[in-house]
Amino acid sequence: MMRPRPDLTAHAREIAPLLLGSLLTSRVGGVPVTVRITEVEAYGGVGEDPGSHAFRRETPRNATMFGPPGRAYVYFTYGIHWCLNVVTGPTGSAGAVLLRAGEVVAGVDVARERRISARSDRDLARGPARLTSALGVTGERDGLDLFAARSVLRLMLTEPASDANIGVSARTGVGGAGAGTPWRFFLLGEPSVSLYRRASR
DNA sequence: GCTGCGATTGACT
DNA sequence: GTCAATCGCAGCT
Repeated sequence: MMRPRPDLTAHAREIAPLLLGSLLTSRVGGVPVTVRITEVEAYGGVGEDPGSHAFRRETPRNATMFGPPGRAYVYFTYGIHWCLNVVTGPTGSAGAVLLRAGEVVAGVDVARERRISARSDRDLARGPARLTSALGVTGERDGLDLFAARSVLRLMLTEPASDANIGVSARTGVGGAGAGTPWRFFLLGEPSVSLYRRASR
């Protein structure tokens, strides 16, 4: 079955809500694990969004954000965790959508093995670093094309959720000048949506 | 070269 | 609710 490559050239804040409900499948390790995305955050480009890694300029770390849309931008944080973004906007605009949480809909057994500390299945991918952990995604996958036929990480867009089912809030964990932007989107009533935490520090 | 801190999580009170 | 873990990056000297 042919699946067209979606147009992700709009601004990250336009793309972000469209990714809600989409299916992300990882074949890392051989056994597929699929997560249905329930929470995302948009990040802007150079000089636009103080909360974005791309705010200052292109660096070796954020280089993938400056590449073409549809790729995976994976970064390491807090000395332990990996987080996964979908690059959006025209090439060079450096927009991205952080995948913050999802519901594991296939490969639950494998996800449980990777997330031994999870108290329940809804915690398997509830949180950006938990999501990458459940999928077995690390920095090795940075720059991967999420829509290439043979990618070990593939994103499949579904019918967009209706506005009535989408919640909006300020971004989690983003302080300072970028704190006010309502660029966090989530599916209402989903238990896998991470608890909102106010930006601190 | 040195320092501060982060798009977080999990353990603990 | 609070807090430590842990290390690469970015910014500055």
